[in-house]
Amino acid sequence: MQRTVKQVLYSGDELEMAKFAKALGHPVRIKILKLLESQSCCFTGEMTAMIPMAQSTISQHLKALHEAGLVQGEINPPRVKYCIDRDNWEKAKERFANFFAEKAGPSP
Amino acid sequence: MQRTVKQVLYSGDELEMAKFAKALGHPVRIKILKLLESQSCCFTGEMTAMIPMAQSTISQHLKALHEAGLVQGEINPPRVKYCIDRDNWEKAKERFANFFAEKAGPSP
DNA sequence: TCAGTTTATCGTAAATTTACGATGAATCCG
DNA sequence: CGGATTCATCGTAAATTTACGATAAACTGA
Repeated sequence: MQRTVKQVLYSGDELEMAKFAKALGHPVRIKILKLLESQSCCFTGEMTAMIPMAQSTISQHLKALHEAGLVQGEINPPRVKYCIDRDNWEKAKERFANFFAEKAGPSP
Repeated sequence: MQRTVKQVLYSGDELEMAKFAKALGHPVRIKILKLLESQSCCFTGEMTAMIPMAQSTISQHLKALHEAGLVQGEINPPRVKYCIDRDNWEKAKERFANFFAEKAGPSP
């Protein structure tokens, strides 16, 4: 998509913030994370039961959350137990907190 | 894109979180917001000078941030001065803080 | 009034996202 | 060894996003 030579350079912070934010940028994924948060862990099947979407779609969203690092899956045959990835959860929490911690005063 | 009758229902919280997150889901928009945050306000021209992207693209990203409510623009002919929308900024800050404020213990 | 400046919008192309159903892989249980 | 269960992946279609250049709109100042 980049058609010119000029390239925008992003810091690691910016890229990581965007990565986390992008993963949070769909209401279903928010719902999934809230579910995982509220009951610590969850099998995929429980989610598909609670969210009226095709199982493949839920799986796709879980993959997105996993790739962003917000979620980890533990295979527990024949099921898979998903949990919040606490390390990255904390990291994301801090990133967002820092980001929103305004240094500037009110808008002039 | 929805092809079945079943509809997933989202709470206002979930939709708003997703809306804010989606707006933050691109590194350029993070960069723009950091810019606005650091110097309280900014003319569009200053951004296009600092970010090597087409002016139309920057404008497009500003529109996205505006539509998400994170940014407000004040016409100051012939320029437009953009600022963080402090009200929604606070709202987003709280939403994210609450979201990441885990109630559950560590992953089993 | 007319040229200049600044920004938004239009038109467009390529990439990505989002949804679905169908199929495949892994693992249990009988 | 099957059949059943659970989840991921594939293939696909429609929508959305992201980028660009070109153009339009709004206002200034000469």
